[in-house]
Amino acid sequence: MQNKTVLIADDEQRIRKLISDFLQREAYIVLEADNGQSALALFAAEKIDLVILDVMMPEPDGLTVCREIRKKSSVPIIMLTARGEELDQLFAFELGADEYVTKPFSPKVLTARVNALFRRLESEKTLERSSNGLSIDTESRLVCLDAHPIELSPKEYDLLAFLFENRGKALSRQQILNQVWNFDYYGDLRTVDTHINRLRSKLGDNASLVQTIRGYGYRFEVEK
Amino acid sequence: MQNKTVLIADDEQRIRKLISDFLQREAYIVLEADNGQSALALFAAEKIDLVILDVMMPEPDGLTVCREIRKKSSVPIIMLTARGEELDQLFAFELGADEYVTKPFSPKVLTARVNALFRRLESEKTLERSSNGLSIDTESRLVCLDAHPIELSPKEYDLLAFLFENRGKALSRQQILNQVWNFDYYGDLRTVDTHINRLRSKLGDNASLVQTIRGYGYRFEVEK
DNA sequence: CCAGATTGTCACAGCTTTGTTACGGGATTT
DNA sequence: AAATCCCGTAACAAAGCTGTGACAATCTGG
Repeated sequence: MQNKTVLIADDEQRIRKLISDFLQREAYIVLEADNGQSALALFAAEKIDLVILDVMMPEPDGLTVCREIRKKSSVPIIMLTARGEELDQLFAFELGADEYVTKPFSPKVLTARVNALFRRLESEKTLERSSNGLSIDTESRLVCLDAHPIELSPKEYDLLAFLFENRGKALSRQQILNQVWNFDYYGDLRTVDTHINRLRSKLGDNASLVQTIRGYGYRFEVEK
Repeated sequence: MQNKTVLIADDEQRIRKLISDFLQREAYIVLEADNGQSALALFAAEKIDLVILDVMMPEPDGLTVCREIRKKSSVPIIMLTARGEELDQLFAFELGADEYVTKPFSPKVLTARVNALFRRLESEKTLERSSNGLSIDTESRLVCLDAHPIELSPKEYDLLAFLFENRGKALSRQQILNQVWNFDYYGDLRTVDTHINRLRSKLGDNASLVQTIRGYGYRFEVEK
């Protein structure tokens, strides 16, 4: 995944730095604007993945900026405001803000929200069309890779489905055996290896989707 | 789950009792300190799960205590302050405080925040992040340094996870051997050194995160 | 500043883990 | 019933990991 770019618009330099420091620590790229005007300019000029807007700002205020951005883009927006400005809050949601954080806030909370927001967007995307080119229809037990159907044996299908269901997680051989085979299956752990091998060969160029975790088991990659 | 221990540091006896009563009602174990000095002493002596610090305190003030604790530990910290000391607030977050509550506050609000804080930590348990740019996702067994994944052998992963879990603590070679290797492992203590060496080289510029404690063992630094 | 102790570094051989392939028995399909 | 497919096991090859020992570098106390 590319590093995401976040635009922070707030007139207080300290607040910007505070947020910026925390987000950079999480490997986000951060751009800063100290008023609505330059925020809009930056947004037009750069590829922005998330906007954090202070409601109270000189020139065009945060709500106006939010409205302007929404005219052109559906980029996620987080609004910041002083506590208790309830009116603003409702207004912001109507304008299409995605999150709403009241000052004073802890930067940890904010970064957590940012992360959660991106995770949410990411998972919505994978549901639409599994981002790694793989789609599994559990009803028809049909598997397609880059729009081409691939033929799998029953065990291969179950194994792939289980891996896919838990993609991103490290799975031990024992876990896999317990879930994909009978729970009380009494056999060789290496059986898993063999089936992984068969799966990989059927995945062709995408064999690397199934990663080996030495000394532990396997993991299905979330992205290609 | 064990009962959590909370350390309250405030010079006003009245405030301490107020918070203490409410927290005890929620089955927390509460320790009290009426100045920064004894707060630090208590923190060093006891296993503390949360610290509540008044900014205005005699001897070392709350901010100083916060900084001191952060040098050694990533324990959650809640700061208390009189309303309107915005400067302190930003300062506190930069120092690594997790929450910020302004006086006067209702004890209900505070206990609610305490509960929420623990819940949040509980849910984020699998993804351990530290302020030094390292993240260990125990679910995927993926380790990232400054957002770049790094490849570790099984032993290296286990070792790093153990060090990280106990970051800030000095760990003897024997302790490390007992925990990371089989408990009854019967081998050379120097084996630890070799693996530390390998870890360090994979940490690249961040090798200094693993500090040598001469005549004893190693310690994983809390901050970079 | 020296001697001894402690730690860093490195290479290597043995070992463990994993990839790969083949095969035979059993199940399923035709 | 024959043919085909699927599955688990075993055997071998390849890759990667690990512990050890030797030597260098560093630290510490005298």
